[in-house]
Amino acid sequence: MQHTNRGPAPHGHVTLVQVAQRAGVSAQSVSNALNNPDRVAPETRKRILAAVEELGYEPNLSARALRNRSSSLIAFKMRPSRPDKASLLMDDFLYVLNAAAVEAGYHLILCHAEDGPAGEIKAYRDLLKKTSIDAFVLAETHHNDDRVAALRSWGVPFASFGRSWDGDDSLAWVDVDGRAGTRAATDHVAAQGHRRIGHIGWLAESELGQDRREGWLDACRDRELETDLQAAVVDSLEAGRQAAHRMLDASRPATALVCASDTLALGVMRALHERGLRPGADVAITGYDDSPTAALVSPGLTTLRQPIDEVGRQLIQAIDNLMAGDPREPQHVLLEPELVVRGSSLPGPRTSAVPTS
Amino acid sequence: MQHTNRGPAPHGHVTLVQVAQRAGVSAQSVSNALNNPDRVAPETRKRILAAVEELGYEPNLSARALRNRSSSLIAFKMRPSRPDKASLLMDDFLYVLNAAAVEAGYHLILCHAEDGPAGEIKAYRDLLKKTSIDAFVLAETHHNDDRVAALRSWGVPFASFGRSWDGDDSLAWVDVDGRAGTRAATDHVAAQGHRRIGHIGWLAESELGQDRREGWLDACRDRELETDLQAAVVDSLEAGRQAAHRMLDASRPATALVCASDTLALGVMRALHERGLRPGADVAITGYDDSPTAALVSPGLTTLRQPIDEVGRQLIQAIDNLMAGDPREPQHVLLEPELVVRGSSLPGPRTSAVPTS
DNA sequence: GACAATCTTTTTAACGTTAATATCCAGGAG
DNA sequence: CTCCTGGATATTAACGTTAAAAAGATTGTC
Repeated sequence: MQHTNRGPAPHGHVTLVQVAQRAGVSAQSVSNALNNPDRVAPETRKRILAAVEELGYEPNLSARALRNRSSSLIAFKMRPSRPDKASLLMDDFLYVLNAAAVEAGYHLILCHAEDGPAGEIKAYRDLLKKTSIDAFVLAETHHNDDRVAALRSWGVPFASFGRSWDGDDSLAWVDVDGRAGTRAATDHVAAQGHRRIGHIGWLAESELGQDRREGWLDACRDRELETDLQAAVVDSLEAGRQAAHRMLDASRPATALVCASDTLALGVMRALHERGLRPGADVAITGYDDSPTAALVSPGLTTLRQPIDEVGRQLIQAIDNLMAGDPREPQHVLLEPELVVRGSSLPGPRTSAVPTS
Repeated sequence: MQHTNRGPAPHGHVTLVQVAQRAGVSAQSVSNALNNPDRVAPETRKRILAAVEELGYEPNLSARALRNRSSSLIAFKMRPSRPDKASLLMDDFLYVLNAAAVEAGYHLILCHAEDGPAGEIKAYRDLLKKTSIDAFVLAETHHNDDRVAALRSWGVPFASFGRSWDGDDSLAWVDVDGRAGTRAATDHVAAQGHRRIGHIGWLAESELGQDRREGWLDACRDRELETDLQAAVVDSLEAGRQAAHRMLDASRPATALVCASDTLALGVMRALHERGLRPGADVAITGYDDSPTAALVSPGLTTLRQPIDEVGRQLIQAIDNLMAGDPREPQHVLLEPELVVRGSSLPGPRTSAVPTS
């Protein structure tokens, strides 16, 4: 057997041709052995796979992308983290999304855009022009989302973290059930005996905020509790603080405050502190998102944890299905958040002497 | 003028050939007009650029990557966020790194690896085999870092967020001066009149922790203050809490505690709370990293903010220089953190009645 | 006016892969 | 023995780009 292979590899890269030579077949057969196993004889396939293994061959994605117009890249646009946002959610999300993507044979590529939907769409377009992107992951989709319309018009597969909120069944999405979460939080404080339960949520424009508010309404209605104590404010500590003061100044004041975010809940805690009231013992508080701060404050903040790793996995799964041309309608996955109970919602003794984390 | 161009584009993609037809030149001339402007006549170049503009041509990165073995991709590996880590640093870092990369004509691709240096190196190798990666960005490099050795042995350009700590001048790095930061924090509390200033830092293995500790030592030596109050612990709230108790139980107790992280500082705040002492008024506290929690607690936590956007820009800059084959030695950039003064280090009146954010 | 030197543009070939097509070969039917 | 069928493998061409080489145009020199 003559060794016709001159030099192992030009650039440290093993190519199909080299594997083919090694296995004594054509390059196409190697390609088939890997991508269409049933097109090569079992015996040959075995020989080819051995050669692949031996030489450590990995298909070149650039060549494949050029030939197939499919790059195994999934694009995602990060948004700048606002300084007041306490949530680590994005960081975690990106990590698990990437992990799931790699698991499924993709890679995550970040895209960057000027702020605003127009800038984002332009960034997507530019990226698509420059290189083939297999799919996009959107976050925080809203009613009548221009990005959805754009991607759809281009025929690019995509899945969204967040519902479209317009009942569009043709959109693949994964979301966390904010309504169920807030309901669970409300149920929890009601179970502690609270009857005057207020809700501090976001402005009416926010579909997400509206959804969370519904959960509180559900729970209150179930128990025939009054729902007069509600506030719709921006998501800031100061707004939470002020709203809390209002609800505690009411003629029949709140004894529990269910909030749409940890940031708001921390504002409530500050308001209690200013009044010499104890979170938990005097007024129950719940937040939303399980930000790192929630575990660090004293007493710990009861909050809802989003199953962010499952969100990531499901999004990639949904994209994978779309790419496979699965004829079934796109996936819709609604996940339940988990109630994390800490001292802020429990009557018990002053918890601050015990570390909550 | 006959319109020989049949159909605008097969896949919505405009190619060199189409631009060439439009401008009445060869494909190579278009390529040259874009990449080697001085190789085409000014007049021709103008015509070509007009055609490029008109058709909205963007070079196909896959084809370019295949041909040039250079993908304009920069890879970065995220690490999973540990639950107790309060810092948003990575999130912000990734954002600005990507922004800077896009600005410079690159794209960021994430890579995923099993935990541990071996897994990370394997992930880098796999990625390099599969697709051409122009460069890598490392984070948290340490003494004798295997990843540095590996990337160097493969001849791949890379830059590191963090020094190598072994005086290796051939490594391109960007870092934040922890020593200067801690020194500034110590100077700050000394300026408030404190003389018994303790330091709660990380275990001796941590080069980063050691560096920060040095800053405290520097400032104390300058003022001939004692340096007996020091702790080297793991980075957790509980460890900070216990260390604080020890330093407050000392025969001559600390009146100020400079910490190597916000997490530790929050532990200190809890310890003070347990003793009925007020942060700022009774004992000054400083943290490190300006985590979101620092602004949310009451009183606000004095801390050091890393100029993370500058870090991102400089890293891309350094990589760009490496890629350009700049013969000068690799860049080393040491940036100063910014002291963010909040209530926890100021004697003033009880600040909790005033929102600190 | 011939020849070189220089500038400009085109042609050729290749990067590594894979769909489409062509070729080969064995076994079965007529 | 020929023809067909179908499975296995090989060949061709193309994805879009660019380096290298070739060809063409222009200018200057003696």
